[in-house]
Amino acid sequence: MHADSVARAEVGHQTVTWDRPTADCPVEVALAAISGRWATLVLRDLMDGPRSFSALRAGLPSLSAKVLTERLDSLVAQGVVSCSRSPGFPVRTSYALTSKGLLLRPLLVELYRTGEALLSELADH
Amino acid sequence: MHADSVARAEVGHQTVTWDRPTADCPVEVALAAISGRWATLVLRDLMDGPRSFSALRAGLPSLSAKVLTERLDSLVAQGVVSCSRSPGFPVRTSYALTSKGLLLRPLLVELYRTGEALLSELADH
DNA sequence: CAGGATCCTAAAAGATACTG
DNA sequence: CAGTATCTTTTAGGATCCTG
Repeated sequence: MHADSVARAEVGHQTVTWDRPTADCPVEVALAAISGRWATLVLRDLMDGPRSFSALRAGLPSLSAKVLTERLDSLVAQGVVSCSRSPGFPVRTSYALTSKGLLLRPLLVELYRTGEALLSELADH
Repeated sequence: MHADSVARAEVGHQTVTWDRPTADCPVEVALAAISGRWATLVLRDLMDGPRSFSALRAGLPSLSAKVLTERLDSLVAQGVVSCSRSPGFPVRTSYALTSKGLLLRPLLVELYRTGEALLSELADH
């Protein structure tokens, strides 16, 4: 559906007739992974390798435990991040990108690239 | 700053020490343009060429005038969309992408591409 | 250590009615 | 036509305290 969207954007055709974001639209799917405050930062940290809950918190001091949990739960639910907990006590967790999660890297790079371009482009004309 | 972020993600280095999304971070800048419900859909429509307020509404039936106005105001404020109003009555508007706005096209394409990849990737492993 | 449980505030979205 | 104004609902985010 949004397939046609982009095709439309690229080619100029117009064949679709849908009117709202749906969960099955690729654009919405990708957006879901990077949306929410701190999401891109958490992902960036995980791009470097597995991280524990505390390590992630340490890297993002102003992020509360609750929000980090929400973000991670969401990423895990989307299958882009996996979580393993060590047995024993105290518990240790290790969050890591899954193969799906690695697919997000080019998007993050493009996000950065586009942001830079926007910043260097003089306002309008 | 997020420059180092992506560098970090790409190279594995770690040199930055910031903890929250800031307005001057390229990633946040790019994200601002595509965030908000309907934002990508409005942008997609504009990728085909200038559109009037009503034309945009017609394309996105379940989007209220209020939200469309908010979205457009935001895009105009960010300098990615421009608005011109015809003199006389009844007023006619024409929203169009600026040169900055066109910079978003590759991002939208990448967003779509990544979403597709996520959808076709089997969950985890 | 790694969260869960609550409560609260704020921002975003939606519905409806109205105006220049 | 192209919005504005208002109000209500929904959702996200944050603060604090508590637990396996």
